[in-house]
Amino acid sequence: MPELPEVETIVRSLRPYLVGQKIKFVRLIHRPLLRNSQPSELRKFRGGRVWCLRRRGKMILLDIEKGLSLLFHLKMTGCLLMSSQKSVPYKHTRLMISFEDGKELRFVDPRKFGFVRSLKTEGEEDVAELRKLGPEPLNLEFETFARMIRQRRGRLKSLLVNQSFLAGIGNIYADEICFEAKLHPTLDVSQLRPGQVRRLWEAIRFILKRAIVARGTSLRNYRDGVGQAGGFQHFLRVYGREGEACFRCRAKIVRLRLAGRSTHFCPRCQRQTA
DNA sequence: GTCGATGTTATCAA
DNA sequence: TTTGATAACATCGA
Repeated sequence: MPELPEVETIVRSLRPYLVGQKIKFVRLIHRPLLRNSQPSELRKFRGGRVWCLRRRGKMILLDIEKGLSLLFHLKMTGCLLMSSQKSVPYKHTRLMISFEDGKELRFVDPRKFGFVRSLKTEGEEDVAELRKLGPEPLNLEFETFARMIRQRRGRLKSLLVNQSFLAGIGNIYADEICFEAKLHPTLDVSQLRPGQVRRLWEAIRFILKRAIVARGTSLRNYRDGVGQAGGFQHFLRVYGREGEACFRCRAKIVRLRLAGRSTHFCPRCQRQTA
């Protein structure tokens, strides 16, 4: 579910509620959520004051003043929701963090793919999930991007969703970025001309920024930190539009399966050999 | 009831 | 290095 724009929206919507709040306790409801880390780690967060909430790729970091952090990955269906301690938790609630003001942050994840782990704030580089992430696509100079892509080969879309290349792009936005750049998703990136690399870099920024402004894409489960749906589903130009007319040229949008993922593109605007 | 699909990604084999 | 298949799991819609 949540890619960079959704995770960014979640973080922004939660920040006003969380920063400065003091944690009363952390309740783990679904042990496997922690994967290999120990439930006892969570006790250290008791009494901690939230210093900062931030995003890295599709992950969320909650730092407390003691120098500890919680790392959340929402995977397909995870949600982080601000609630009242008095409200009845949703069915698939896996973890709850209660605060002194009576509020509670709840991790809800029907499919159980998501995870939470604790770490030392300064030890981010020791955490494999964070260490292997590529740069943030919105903080990336064109020259750096061009250099990175020159060292790669393989299909354009596969590279876009590769988190060690760029952090945060997933299936929906990869399709939208390829359409915006007028590039076929299966193009070999080593064959891209300089002008195409430029267009790609611009499309990445354009799509991600617009999606953040629209507060993410809500197709099914996705909600921000206060339960509000996003609006970018109204701006999707290829994703989920198989058989419908391309907004640019009226050709029918095609769907194919790339590495197990649905991939949508316009066969006329996005030529194999641009 | 069954089947196939879903926004993620680790892992394995080729 | 890259790719495709598979698995983790629950839900929804045809």
